[in-house]
Amino acid sequence: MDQLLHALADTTRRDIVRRCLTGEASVSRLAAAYPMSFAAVQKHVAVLERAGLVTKQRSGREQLVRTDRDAVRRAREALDQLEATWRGRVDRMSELLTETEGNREDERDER
Amino acid sequence: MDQLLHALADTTRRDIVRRCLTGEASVSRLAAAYPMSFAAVQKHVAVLERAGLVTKQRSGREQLVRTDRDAVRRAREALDQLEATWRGRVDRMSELLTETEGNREDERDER
DNA sequence: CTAACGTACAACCAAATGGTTGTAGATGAG
DNA sequence: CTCATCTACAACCATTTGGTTGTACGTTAG
Repeated sequence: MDQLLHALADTTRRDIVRRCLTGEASVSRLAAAYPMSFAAVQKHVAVLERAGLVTKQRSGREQLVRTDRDAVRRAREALDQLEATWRGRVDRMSELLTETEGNREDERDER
Repeated sequence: MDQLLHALADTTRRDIVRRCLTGEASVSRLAAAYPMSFAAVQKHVAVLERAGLVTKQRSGREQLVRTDRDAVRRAREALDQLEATWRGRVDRMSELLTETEGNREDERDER
């Protein structure tokens, strides 16, 4: 979750995700589109890859970057759930929540 | 947007947001709930505050932290729109998108 | 008033980020 | 084969991050 949100917290990376949704692009083609070095774009792609948002697939000497639509969906669902937690539906889920995300052992201090 | 996502890309901070949705808590009370120093929690709150997710309100000698539910809603909407952009609805919005988020002057290189 | 509490902020530190350049390995074109 | 292209990766650098401790200040309790 941390990784996912961090990956999305960068304009260039969000733009790469958007670009690679409609037709994959090679890393060098991507790099040409941004005012930074090839290596820098390579790193951004690596961050997205680690977060599971894109995949790379070799094709000849090019490496095609493709956004994983399922990952995008999963990302959205995760965010939805986060927001659901935050809005009214905290009710009895607090307990569940405690086990998943906020598993601080000193939860008793809450109120 | 960068700021918002970055603020959310940390377990402790998300937990603070969650905690401060149901009844505000003083910074020191929050600090007591995490295995880190008071100052560290203070910094996390500052990050959330800069991102507009929480507000602080002095009450006596305590500073009460309260999650801004509107901000949370706006955050969600922003994420929804991001996802909407990513999913099918890119159609004719590409142009609009270009002006807002992906305003790279070399957009012509895209295809 | 004095002591304790809650907060703010500066200084410092290690590690991570986001960028650079340079070098080297595959692969395709001619 | 040779050369240009695409990629990978290491080394380096400045800045930010996430944490620490220490100090100072305002406020409330006794």
